Amino acid sequence: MSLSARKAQHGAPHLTARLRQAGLRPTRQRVELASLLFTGDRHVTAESLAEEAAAAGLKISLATVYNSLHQFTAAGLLRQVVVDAARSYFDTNIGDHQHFFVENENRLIDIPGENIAVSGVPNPPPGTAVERVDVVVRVKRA
Amino acid sequence: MSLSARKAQHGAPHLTARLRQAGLRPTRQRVELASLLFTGDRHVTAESLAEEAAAAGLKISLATVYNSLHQFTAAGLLRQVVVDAARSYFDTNIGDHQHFFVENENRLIDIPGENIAVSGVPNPPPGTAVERVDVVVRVKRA
DNA sequence: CTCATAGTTTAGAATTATTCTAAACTATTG
DNA sequence: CAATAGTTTAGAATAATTCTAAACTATGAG
Repeated sequence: MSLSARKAQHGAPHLTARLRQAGLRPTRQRVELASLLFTGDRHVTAESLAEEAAAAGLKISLATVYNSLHQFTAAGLLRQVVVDAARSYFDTNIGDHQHFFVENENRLIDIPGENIAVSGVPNPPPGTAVERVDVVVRVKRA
Repeated sequence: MSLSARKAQHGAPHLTARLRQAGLRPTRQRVELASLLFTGDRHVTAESLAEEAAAAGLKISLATVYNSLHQFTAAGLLRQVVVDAARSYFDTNIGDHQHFFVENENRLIDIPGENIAVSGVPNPPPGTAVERVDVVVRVKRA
């Protein structure tokens, strides 16, 4: 193993393994972003994650944050949540669940999948197959 | 009534009435956009509606299309549907219903509200009230 | 370990959807 | 018809996101 590879792994062996299993090279930037993201159930935007990284002293360009969020999503490590026309949210909870969206705070809150159910969905249009059923409960703070 | 007001009303008395009831002055642009929109259940984006207006020979700026879509929405004549991070859709069907979204065609299809039901929604976060429950069934053409 | 290479990162430019600005225009009301 | 409040618009501005091409790095072979 090269010195640089050793450096990237340093302090986060399970993260590099997780990235490798997902088919992604464990680069410094991806490992660092993963270390911020995969610490529980989190909702981030590209901007919020980039700020968080900067605040932690990590040197990661905004373009890389965008790239990584999309790569993580394609690899199934993240889920993209469309609730707001203005920006994209990414959720580290990739299990079966839905969301509250607090409209005047731009904040997402998970609803466990066990609780919620959708019934009566008609057959999808001919020639199409269902990918996912998204429920967004839009709430507003009084 | 002025000549110009008469002109705006020409050929669409019920549309001007509908706009007035919604608290919107029936300007030429709004009446014309309304005449394109309120002809059945439709899904449009600002761009698609602007193109349609242009194709019909109507002189309406893109800014006015954006303004009108938002004013119509605020007035309850339209409903905004958030399904795609890239652009906003507006639905002339303001009744209780949900949507299929064909991901690789960027197309919306209504699901009548009678069919579909969501159960098991937990209490909203303290201090918030539910505005609406949106269901998006994401489908893909094979 | 070292090299070659394929994959990755990045600054900055470019793109896209949308909003803003302020000046010209128009519906409404007295 | 005149005054005024509301509306439209071109064009600039903004914001999120993507693109480009050059510099960098992880990886696997030798």
